[in-house]
Amino acid sequence: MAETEHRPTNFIRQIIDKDLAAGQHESIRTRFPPEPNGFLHIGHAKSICLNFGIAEDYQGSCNLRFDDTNPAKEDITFVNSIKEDVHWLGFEWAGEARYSSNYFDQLHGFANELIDKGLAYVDFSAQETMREMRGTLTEPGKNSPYRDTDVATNKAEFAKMTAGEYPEGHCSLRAKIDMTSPFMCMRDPVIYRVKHAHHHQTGDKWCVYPMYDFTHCISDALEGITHSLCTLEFQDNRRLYDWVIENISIDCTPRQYEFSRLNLEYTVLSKRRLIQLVEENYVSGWDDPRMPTIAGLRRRGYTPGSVREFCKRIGVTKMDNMVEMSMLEACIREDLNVNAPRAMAVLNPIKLVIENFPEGETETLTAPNHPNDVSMGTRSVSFSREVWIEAEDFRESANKKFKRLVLDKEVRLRNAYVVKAERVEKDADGNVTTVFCSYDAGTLGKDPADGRKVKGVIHWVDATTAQEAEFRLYDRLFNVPNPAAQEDFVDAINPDSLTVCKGWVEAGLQNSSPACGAWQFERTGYFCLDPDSQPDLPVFNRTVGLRDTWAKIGD
RNA sequence: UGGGGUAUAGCCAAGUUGGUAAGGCAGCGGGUUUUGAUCCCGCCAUUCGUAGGUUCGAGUCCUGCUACCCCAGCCA
Repeated sequence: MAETEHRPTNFIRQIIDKDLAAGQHESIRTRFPPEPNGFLHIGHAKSICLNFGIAEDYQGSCNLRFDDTNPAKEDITFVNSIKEDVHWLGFEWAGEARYSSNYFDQLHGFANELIDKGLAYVDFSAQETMREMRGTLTEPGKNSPYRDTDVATNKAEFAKMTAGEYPEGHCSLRAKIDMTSPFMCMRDPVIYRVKHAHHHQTGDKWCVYPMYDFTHCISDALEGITHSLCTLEFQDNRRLYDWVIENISIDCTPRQYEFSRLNLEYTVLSKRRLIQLVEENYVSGWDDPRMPTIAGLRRRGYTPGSVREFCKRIGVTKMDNMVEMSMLEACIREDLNVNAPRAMAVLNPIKLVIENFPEGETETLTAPNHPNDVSMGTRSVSFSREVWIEAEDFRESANKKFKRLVLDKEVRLRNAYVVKAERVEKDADGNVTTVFCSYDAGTLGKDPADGRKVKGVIHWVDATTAQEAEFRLYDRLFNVPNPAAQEDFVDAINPDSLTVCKGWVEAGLQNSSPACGAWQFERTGYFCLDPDSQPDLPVFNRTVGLRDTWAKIGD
């Protein structure tokens, strides 16, 4: 799609501009560092666009690094999905994908260096005790009795930890910093813990694993990252990040900068909650079209360009934010409006019988694939005595605001003739099932010869050739703007977030596969084919509806 | 007075040697239209959390308040 032209400007790019002007770097290197413990979501897309976008614009590079220091929560299926999603968004990482676990040997060496310098010690305190001695937000912590263990003993104990001689939770390696620091993360943080777990990359080689704060800064330094971008909740951690870099022998000083994470109305973007939605079957999976995951958006019909454009429009700042869903929807509509070929589909059909059209005959009409773009060509659409129309496009009586088919009134069938409703047939419940009408044969491609004005236009599908189809219509997953603020967010799940209906589409539609992956079903919205489709029953997901001022007016 | 952050329209967000409030989304008018779509035109902050101060002049500088977010995992 045509993304907005100018480079984004934000405080991080301004910092980079200054650093470059000051000659601090030869080139810029960033990294996108997901933990492979879930699928990527739109919030990650913001980070991806930021990191890879900066690398592109500054002719630098961006690494993909899996922050895999907690084997208990991680899995190879997540690393695969993450690679796929980053590629889908249109980005290419520098070289091979990296893993924090690539650096376990070096990390272990740096841990020993800290021990040698008297800056780390093995603590055998119970976790409970450790927590109590850490103090509180307003009270300083107390030193552990193990804090002054001599270097030789610490070396030996860390070696025993590493050798698997201690069970999980029995001890940990702590950095010796300051138990009275106002930064909780500086009160002798644990940097290595015992974990007898199989790791998806390193197998059973290790039974001690480094903690995030110790790993991330070193990994950045080892990769020569110049600007390490993360979200706001790591602002305090920056002090520890810098402390580690300053206290080990490494000749690279990456700098961490924090930006605010994305919050989107009517959905949740925390890994914990998304995992719960999947595991407790509130949705069909990580790629459920209602999910804010990249996989979900993809299946829903969002294009990579529309997601990138969204990330550009929301910007990058340090302000807490809650972005309206309309911002995202505007991006996909803007893309699909110019790129999606038009077609006709009837989602809630009733029959329209054109009584003065010869029985058994079929006429082939020509319809443009895009009203504003002749280069998209035309297609043939069959027309016969019986067609399907939308139930909501007919009323027995209505005021002038209703610009559709009304008994004794005329309306234009899109790309076809003007018809006039004559009478109806109803079922036992009184619902109209068939409308009988007459058509004006002289109105194909032109207005009525006598100058009559016909305001309304409705879409239709020829009943003799129509392809039956299933339509999945999505609504917001939650009933409240900020479900995360709820006592229990699942209570706010919208029970009507998915509506399935069966109707008709133009014959052969599912074989036309447009480049953008989507069609606009005129007057109803943008749709894409779902993988659940069968040859005899295509399934269409409604990505987003058209802007609908009529719906706002109501009636 | 634990510490770290952030406050510009309904939402996102420009604004950086102080010079008289960009843009987008949403909304509201009007025009075009065989999609109540698109497209086009117009409107939408005398005011920047708040109270003072400095200044010819303050969203930008100073001081005091207030609100909200983050931190007490051997998670990231």
